[in-house]
Amino acid sequence: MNLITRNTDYAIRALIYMAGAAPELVSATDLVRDLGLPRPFIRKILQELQKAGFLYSIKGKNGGFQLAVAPEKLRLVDLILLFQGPVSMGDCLLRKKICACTQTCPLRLELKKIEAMAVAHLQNVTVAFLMKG
Amino acid sequence: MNLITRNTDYAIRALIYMAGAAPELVSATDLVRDLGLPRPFIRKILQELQKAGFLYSIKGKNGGFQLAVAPEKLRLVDLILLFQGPVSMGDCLLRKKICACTQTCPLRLELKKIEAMAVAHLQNVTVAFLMKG
DNA sequence: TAAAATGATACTATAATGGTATCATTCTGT
DNA sequence: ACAGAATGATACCATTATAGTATCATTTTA
Ligand code: FES
Ligand code: FES
Repeated sequence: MNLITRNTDYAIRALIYMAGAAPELVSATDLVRDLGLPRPFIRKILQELQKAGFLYSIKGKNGGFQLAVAPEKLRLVDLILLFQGPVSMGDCLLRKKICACTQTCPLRLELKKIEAMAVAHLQNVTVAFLMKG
Repeated sequence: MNLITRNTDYAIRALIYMAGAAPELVSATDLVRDLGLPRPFIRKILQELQKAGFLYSIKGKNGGFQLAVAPEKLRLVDLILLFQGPVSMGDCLLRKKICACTQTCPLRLELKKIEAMAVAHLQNVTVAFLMKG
């Protein structure tokens, strides 16, 4: 069980790379060369990041991407949201129709606590933070 | 992204039910009737719980299962371990061969912190605890 | 001895993840 | 003008994990 999936992971690497390269444009080609990521996959990821407003893109020859958000404001939790959906570790699995007891079920309560801790922690993890390490 | 999967979830429900029914034996038939779980699936789960030493089983007509461990010692984290493998949210996804930087990578460090918090919390969640709620 | 239970094991279906592949469009340098 | 290098949009495919089913053998009791 992994907290982040590959697209999220690759997105982070790409964003850190771009933050370091700023204000230069970074192309998919650059990322493939320097980070060794599979080209079509990282292309798709970049397009999703652009659509979501995290990247500014310039088309055509010598084009590429730039961060559209300051590294301090680029939170891991938002990337997870984009690529994996909302962080919710405590959904009831018993029935599709949500259990009447969801609010009181002690198991869900505990799982929700863990979820809350995780999200709180993730709020502090930004691209800027990860660059320091 | 869910912290626990269905087999873990069903296992917990079954164990709570058994704890409540003790010292009576509980059969798969009972669980299907009272908890509405799919029969072949819960059967498999019960067999895994028995193999792992969480249940004591009696074969033959009027047979069934009993807890082999006190409810206070039956921890959710151990069930997760059994059905989902070790809780490890921060494995490096970049390469199969573990990154040289795993120990210093700031991203892994943060994910491992979250993992540690989650595990610590899960240690306190036992079948006995869940019965109170 | 039939019925009801578990033990063991193999198989299947669905969904999520992790990608590829293609074509259209845009921009730049020559 | 135009070739080449880049992104945009979209459809498709492969692998893995999850969530189950199905079957037959064995044990026990009424
Ligand atoms: S059984 Fe649905 S929330 Fe507890
Ligand atoms: S890149 Fe492998 S641990 Fe950070």
